[in-house]
Amino acid sequence: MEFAEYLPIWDKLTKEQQGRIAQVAEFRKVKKGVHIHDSSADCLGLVMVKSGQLRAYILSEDGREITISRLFEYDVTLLSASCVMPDMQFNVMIEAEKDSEFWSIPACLFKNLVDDSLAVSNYCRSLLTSNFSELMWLMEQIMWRSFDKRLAEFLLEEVQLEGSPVLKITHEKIANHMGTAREVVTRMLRYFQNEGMVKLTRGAIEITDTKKLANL
Amino acid sequence: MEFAEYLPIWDKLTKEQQGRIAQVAEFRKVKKGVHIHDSSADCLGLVMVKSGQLRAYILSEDGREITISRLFEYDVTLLSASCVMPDMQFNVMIEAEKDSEFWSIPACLFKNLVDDSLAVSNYCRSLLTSNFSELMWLMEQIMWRSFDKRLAEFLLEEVQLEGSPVLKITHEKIANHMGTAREVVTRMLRYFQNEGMVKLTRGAIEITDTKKLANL
DNA sequence: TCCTTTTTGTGATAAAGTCACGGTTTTCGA
DNA sequence: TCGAAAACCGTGACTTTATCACAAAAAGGA
Repeated sequence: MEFAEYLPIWDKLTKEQQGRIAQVAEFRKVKKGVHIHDSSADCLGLVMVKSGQLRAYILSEDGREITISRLFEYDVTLLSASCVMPDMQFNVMIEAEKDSEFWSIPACLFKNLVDDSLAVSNYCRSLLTSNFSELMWLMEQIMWRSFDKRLAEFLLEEVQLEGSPVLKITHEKIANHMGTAREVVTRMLRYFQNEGMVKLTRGAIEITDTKKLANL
Repeated sequence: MEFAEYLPIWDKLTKEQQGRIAQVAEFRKVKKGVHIHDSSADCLGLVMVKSGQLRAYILSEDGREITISRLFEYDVTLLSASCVMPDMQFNVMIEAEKDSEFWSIPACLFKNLVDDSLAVSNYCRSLLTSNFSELMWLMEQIMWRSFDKRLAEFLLEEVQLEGSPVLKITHEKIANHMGTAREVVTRMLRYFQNEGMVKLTRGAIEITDTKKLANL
């Protein structure tokens, strides 16, 4: 199975379990911007990312968003399996931030595995724990860090990710990622520009003074 | 074992496992206000509440707090075991909101059980999942509900819990619970009072118009 | 009683979010 | 290739929430 290396516990499954997974696992390629999961509608189950970049986010009634988790190559998530977790009472959406490839294992099958296999159960625990921990971290950020610091951190992260100081991203996308309003992002970026830390053009942000940004 | 009925998976353990737990489980009675767990110092492990009420909260560097989970009779939590979960990188504190009684099972022992027993592992998963779900819910509240609504909801919850429309609680405690500043609570309560929904006295809040509060 | 601690009140200011626009650039189809 | 529509950004006015500084009132203990 090609995806075996993407599923850390593959080796701990029986041949029969491996076979069952192999039969139903689904591979998909999606373009940037495609909306691949909505917990109330399509329930993907477990997702393994082969390439690209996904983001899991929640949505408010009036359409505001905030990213709760970003997924990269080799990442595995169960956020897309909330439909079979009776204890999970919230709506997570997942979309592609870049052209991406991933496998999914239907939730119902995975649920059976979890109930039967200690290795799988422990693995799920570790996935959940790290989701929980990340969410906790996000919570602390939101509660106790001022917006300028959060935005600066985000920009620097993006520079790392993209490997370039010129970020092709709109203010609105940033706002949706961070759970705030577009105007707030615009104004703060404008402030950063006045301070000489970035240079703004339509659809792009060039980071010109990394150190000064990092000092926030 | 007296606590057997407080640990849902007791029956699924072997006699030997039960014995090990029974030997090391610790029973404690604490007074209201007592600080029973600090993830960087005393690590309690798994906690089962026999009576009373506990709260788990996080702390910012400058001393602000927010409650992330409340625990009542028959509740079990692993938040107090973060010390042995390598994936958990945050500090949770637990304190008694009322005089309380609880058992604790040291984290290290429980960790072994989890690694050995499918039942225990699955049980932990369900605990984690529900913590995660609650945290998600809290996040949505913080992000997308205005403070008046959140405060109203809190007051009504308290009335339910206490079984009385007169709440003995200070503005500061409410602020710490909700993750905001004391003045903010004071002002909003004052507004509620002007609208005839509550009556304020030192150290107490009387809810006088439940319906109007619920309408928010 | 008097002194200390706890609790609450409040004005001034700052930060962040909301609302309502308007202007520019880009895109896309006729 | 032209024009309309969509996407993106800028900004002023206002509201909500948080912060800071200080003070008054109530409770409690020596």
